[in-house]
Amino acid sequence: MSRSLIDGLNPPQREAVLDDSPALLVLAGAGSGKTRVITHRIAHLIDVLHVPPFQILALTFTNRAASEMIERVEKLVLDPQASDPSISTFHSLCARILRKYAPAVGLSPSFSIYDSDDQLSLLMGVVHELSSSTDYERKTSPSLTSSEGGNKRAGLDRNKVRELLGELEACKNAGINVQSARERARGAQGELVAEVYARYSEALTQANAVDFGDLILRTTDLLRENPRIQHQLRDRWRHILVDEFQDTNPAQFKLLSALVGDHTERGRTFVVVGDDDQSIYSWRGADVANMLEFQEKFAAKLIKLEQNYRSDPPILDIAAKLIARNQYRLPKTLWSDRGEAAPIVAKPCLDDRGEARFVSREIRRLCLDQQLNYSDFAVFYRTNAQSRILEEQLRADGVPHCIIGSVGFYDRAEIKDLLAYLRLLVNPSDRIALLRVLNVPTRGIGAKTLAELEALSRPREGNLAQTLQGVASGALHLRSKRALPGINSFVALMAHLRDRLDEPPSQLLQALLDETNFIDHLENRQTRSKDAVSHVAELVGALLSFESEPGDSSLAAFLERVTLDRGPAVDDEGQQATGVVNLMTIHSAKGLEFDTVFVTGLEDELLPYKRREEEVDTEEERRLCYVAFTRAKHRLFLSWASRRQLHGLWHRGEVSPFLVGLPGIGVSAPAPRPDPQQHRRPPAFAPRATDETVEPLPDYESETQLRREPLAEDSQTHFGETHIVYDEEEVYPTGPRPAKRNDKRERANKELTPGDHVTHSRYGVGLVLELEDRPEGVMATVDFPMTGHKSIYTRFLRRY
DNA sequence: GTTTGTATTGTTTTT
DNA sequence: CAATACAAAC
Repeated sequence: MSRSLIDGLNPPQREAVLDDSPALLVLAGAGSGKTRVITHRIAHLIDVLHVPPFQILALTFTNRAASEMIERVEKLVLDPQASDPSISTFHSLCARILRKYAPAVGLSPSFSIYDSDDQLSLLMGVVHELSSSTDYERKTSPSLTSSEGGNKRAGLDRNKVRELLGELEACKNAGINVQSARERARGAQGELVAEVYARYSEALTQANAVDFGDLILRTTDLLRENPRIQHQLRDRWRHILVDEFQDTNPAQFKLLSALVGDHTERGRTFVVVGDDDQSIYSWRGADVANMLEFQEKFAAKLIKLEQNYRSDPPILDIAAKLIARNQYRLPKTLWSDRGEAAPIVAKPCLDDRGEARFVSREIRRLCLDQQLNYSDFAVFYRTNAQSRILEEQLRADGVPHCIIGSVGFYDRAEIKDLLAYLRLLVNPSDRIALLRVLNVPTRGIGAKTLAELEALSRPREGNLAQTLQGVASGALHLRSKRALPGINSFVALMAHLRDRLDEPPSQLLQALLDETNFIDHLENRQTRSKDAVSHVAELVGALLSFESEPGDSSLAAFLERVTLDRGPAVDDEGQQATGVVNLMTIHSAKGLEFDTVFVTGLEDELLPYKRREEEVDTEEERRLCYVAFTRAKHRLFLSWASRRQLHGLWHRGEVSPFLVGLPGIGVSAPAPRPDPQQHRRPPAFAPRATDETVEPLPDYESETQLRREPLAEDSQTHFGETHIVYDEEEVYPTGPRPAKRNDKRERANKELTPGDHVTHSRYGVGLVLELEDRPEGVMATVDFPMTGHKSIYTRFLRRY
């Protein structure tokens, strides 16, 4: 039994699985079987050492990594009876602990978790209050309100508050709670930050809410301040494993320390696995020093995994050459004994659209030639904004794909409104949620009324909900009666819905929609997109599918999932489809691997990302690039564009310095250029990303010298000749700018008929079989070659 | 108090 | 090109 578990492992891997020292640091290079070691170790603990699974705790950073680990452990463990070990992210674990022991930290178990938007709203309120209270006015005013620009109202500058929030976050990442912030506050600014921090935390508690940082921080405090609870938890988790340890920040390190205690007791183990070369979260306070500190603090044994099993030699080679340029590394050498391999492709493109077309084309070509599945491909980019054009192209070409971690759905206003309602139902103290929905749909409760309500709540510890109730019951009075009906109906609505809290969440949402006439409200507002109604339908669908999942299907659980795991957003048809190309940022690619990888946007100032006059952390950016390269097993495509539209503006792009001089791709340093020019829009006569952009398909190997730029293919589009056109309007009188919006709408509304070919973002190209009118839209039955028959609203389809 | 139109302004990366 | 913020009209 134990034989089969360790048979396929190399000696250091085996050692890492079997080792029983109290503390172990596994320094694991990319693709060296890191996850394998963790999962096998868990299985070994359970199957061979007969450790009860509930005594095992494995921590990861992303939900994606957690669920993958769960899956792999389930496959490995022999005993089907074995209950599940705890495998989760730091944040979910803390949420779980805090819910259980909420009263000990002054919360109720139904606390809300605030995302960064909620944080900002809350902090705005806090700062506002702080600066209007006389004793702080002098101190806060100069630093918190914008002094320049008399056109701004003399209020708070959003950016200043955002900056401040950043400082609070930094504290939280460093594991500094309010108390220690106060103690270490230096200077006027420091004291101000500490003061704001304190008030912000109070406001959070009053709203019965925590933010992401609090999840870690307050759990740590809980353990420190309650020895009984600490012992309880220490007794429970006797074997702790941490993945991607290089990305822990001091707060998380402190939490782990509190959870582990001193390691004198026999039969306990603490294993962390990490790779300093893949540390890409320093902006979130992650510190590679943690790895060294771990070794020191827990007198940990060190095992190195240096054999790479993932990537073909050229890929490993180029990655190694790249990362070797970093100065700050722990010594290690990755090697591989793999044989044959495809060459790496380096592709300069004219513009971002051309790049997208290149990616899409190559994927389609490889699918045919190499018999690859769509899910063998991944496309990476540095910033989320880059995904759009890739998405468009893939969609247009009928390549089924999926954007991982795309923001989208839960960020839409109408969805946020509804979620705020649901949150408020679960947690009546949730001030931010209350403020968000109080006047949605409009109930005649405007700024004036709100101000008065706030004033009324001051003597009641600022509890707005209570004040509302008071006004509704007649105990409190407003100067004007105008808002009264609105307040009454709101209070009644909430009371009624709370009575139904034990019903399935989807029914509750439905009731909410009915009683607020929410759909009418959406339809009456022209400013909202026409899709708003369908988004609401999607939310209902998401709740329904959540209810059908095993496990806790309470509303509270749903809300927690939505904030803590924005990952696989609800898609049009509910289920996560397989067999699709994955698009994602490099950050979210960490820990994953793919047969074929496209790393796009390899441009100076985009991959070593530079913004404004801020300094670039070149080493971290290079690690990011390293992570991207090392995800690839067999094929690696590197591409960059000479011209890219970033936010309505065109930017020149030069190849990333990271690529210069790497073996096998022949990228030499580009000639120095005059100052980069920005243009309002592309030269009018430049073929805007027509097929000529990448056509004819070049043989890539010969296309590698940058000097012979792709721009030369079409001298008209050469920047040197066109940048004189600064203002298109003057040269080309304002013609009727084709109403793009109408175009789009028209296309969307264009009637489909059975027999038409359509594309769907997830399922690719399919044949329309029949159409049916439904209240929410036209439902089509489509035959997809990969997936089979599907019923899909036509708004999710595009004519092919 | 609410809606509508326009001006400005900005964009790393994630739990 | 957004999304959002603010000013002016309803």
